[in-house]
This record gives sequence, structure tokens and C-alpha cells, in this order.
Amino acid sequence: MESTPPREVCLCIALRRATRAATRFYDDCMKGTGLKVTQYSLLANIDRAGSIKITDLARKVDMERTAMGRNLSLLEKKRLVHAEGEEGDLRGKLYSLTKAGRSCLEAARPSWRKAQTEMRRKLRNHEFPALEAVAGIILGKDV
Amino acid sequence: MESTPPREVCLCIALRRATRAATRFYDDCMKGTGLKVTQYSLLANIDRAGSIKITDLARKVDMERTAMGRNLSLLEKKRLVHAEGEEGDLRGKLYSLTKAGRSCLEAARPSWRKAQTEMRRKLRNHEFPALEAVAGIILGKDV
DNA sequence: CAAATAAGAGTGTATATGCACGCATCTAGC
DNA sequence: GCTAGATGCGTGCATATACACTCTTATTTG
Repeated sequence: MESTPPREVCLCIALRRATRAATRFYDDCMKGTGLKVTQYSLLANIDRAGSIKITDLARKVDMERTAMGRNLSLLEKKRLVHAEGEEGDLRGKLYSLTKAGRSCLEAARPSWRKAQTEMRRKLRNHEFPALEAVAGIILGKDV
Repeated sequence: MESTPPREVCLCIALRRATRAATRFYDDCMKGTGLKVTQYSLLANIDRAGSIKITDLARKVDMERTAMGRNLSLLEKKRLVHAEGEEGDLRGKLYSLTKAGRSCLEAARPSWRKAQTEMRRKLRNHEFPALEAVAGIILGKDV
């Protein structure tokens, strides 16, 4: 009777799994806001930036540019953001929030807050910073 | 001149961001194996189980059942897994690896190992267990 | 200035996920 | 034995991502 060696957990898969669970949780908390946590976050980013180009926003959050473009298109279709040509550069487009986008963002804040607080509660003080550290290390920069 | 309060990082978004980066890294390491890390992991799971039903596999890795079904369909299309009706239950289907699936899995192991080792190196000993702990807490169970 | 390069975007294609429904089959109760 | 749940799955629809290309418009250089 030979004992099987302890199976090593794939770090990437563990991350994906935790991410699925966390996303389901946040999205569930945000039901009724009309936003998913990913969209909420994008709006918040654009809001902080004032106006920003697809490429810059993608770089800022380590996302593939074309993926970001498609995400922004969805928000644009919902009239939460709008793009306008950049002054003196026919290539770039600057994205910014519409009035509806700002309202929507503000209206969703409490739901996000609720999810975030609950998540902080689950992760005791010990693990919360660890997670940020992990994310930072994987990305090679601060989160 | 008033200072803005420190912005609170959304735990879910931090996780998603780290996951994107980790997935890109693993997938890059596994180029040439014909498998993405997600598919590699699925094959490994089925291999360990011997044969398993979609629903059970989905539950095991906390994935939405229909998502799992679609992932398995892709592997089936590639002839890496195959499904057969369960004895005495016309509902269930049992998935197991094909010969090609087993070969493919074995052939991909070194690439996965390389990615995993490198990732372990990046995350010093301190953070690695923390990540598993975080995942476990979010999921409410061991990873 | 013309050619080469860089910068900013969009499209096609493929995965990975989740939710709302709907269908078939099994199993417990009565 | 028949009906009400419980089980196991599939489909339609929508998002989120990534990669390989391609196009257009600046910029830089010889």
C-alpha cells in the first residue's frame, strides 16, 4: 500500500478559483445596480482619471488593450461613458463618464461597499494585506 | 489644499487583476503544449478522478455547471476526453481521458512545472501559503 | 520632404464564465 | 403505479479576456 504524494495546488488555478468565487459574491451584492463589479471598477477608474485613452486605461489595470476596448464599448452602449476624439490627434479617443455614468457609479457605491466590507470580514486582518502583496508580486508592481 | 483619502483597493478587482497576470504567465509557459493552463488543470482533475460527471467536477472546483459543460465540450472536440452514458442512469454522462488526453497531459506536465516553480520563486515562502489561505477563506473550504 | 517607425485603435477568432430557462430521467411518497 | 421533487444536462444570451492582424495617423530620421 503506497501513499500518494500530496498533490501540489496550481497557483494559477487557485487564483482563478478564488476569483470566480469572489466575483460571484460581489456581483451578487451588486444586483439591482445594473453594474457588475468589473464595470463598476472601470467606471470608478475613468471617474478618477477624468478622461483617459483606452490604451492608458488598459495599461493601468494590466489588461489587454483590445479587451479593454470591448469592455468600454459595452459601457458606451449603455451610455455610461462616451468617447471623443483627442484634440490634435486623430488617432486617440478620450473616454469619460456621462452624467448617467456618474449617477450610476454613485448609486452603486453602497453595494460595492457592502461586498467589500463583508469580504474584509471574511479575510481576517492577517490575510487581507497578504492578498494585496501577492497580487503586487505577481504583477511586479503595486496594486 | 485638501488631501484625497487613500483609495481602497477592491479585493475582487485585485484578485481578477492578479489572475489575469498569472494566467498569461502560465499560458505563455505552456505554449507549444496545445493546452491552456485551465485545460491542463481540467485534464489533471479528470485523470485523478478516473471518470466523473460534469456536475461533480463543476462542484469540485466551484465552477458553474454549464460553464464546465462547455469547457469539457472543447476538450471533447479535441478528442482529449470522451463521455459515455452512465450505467443505469440515462441522465448522467461520465467523462474520462482518452489516450490522447493522457499523452497530452503528461507531455504538458514539464511546462506547467516550470511555470509553477517560477511562480513559487516570485512569491517568497511567506506569501505562497497566504494565497492558499486566502483562496480557502473566500471559498469557505480548503483549496 | 519621403521613408521608416511608433502610437492608437478596431476586427476576427477562441476561451472561460455565469444566469435564466427548459427537458429528460430518477426516486420518494402516497 | 402515479405524481412531486430531485438530479443531470443542454441552450440562449451576455461578459470578460487574450492574441494575431490590419489600418490610420503621428513622429522621427536620413
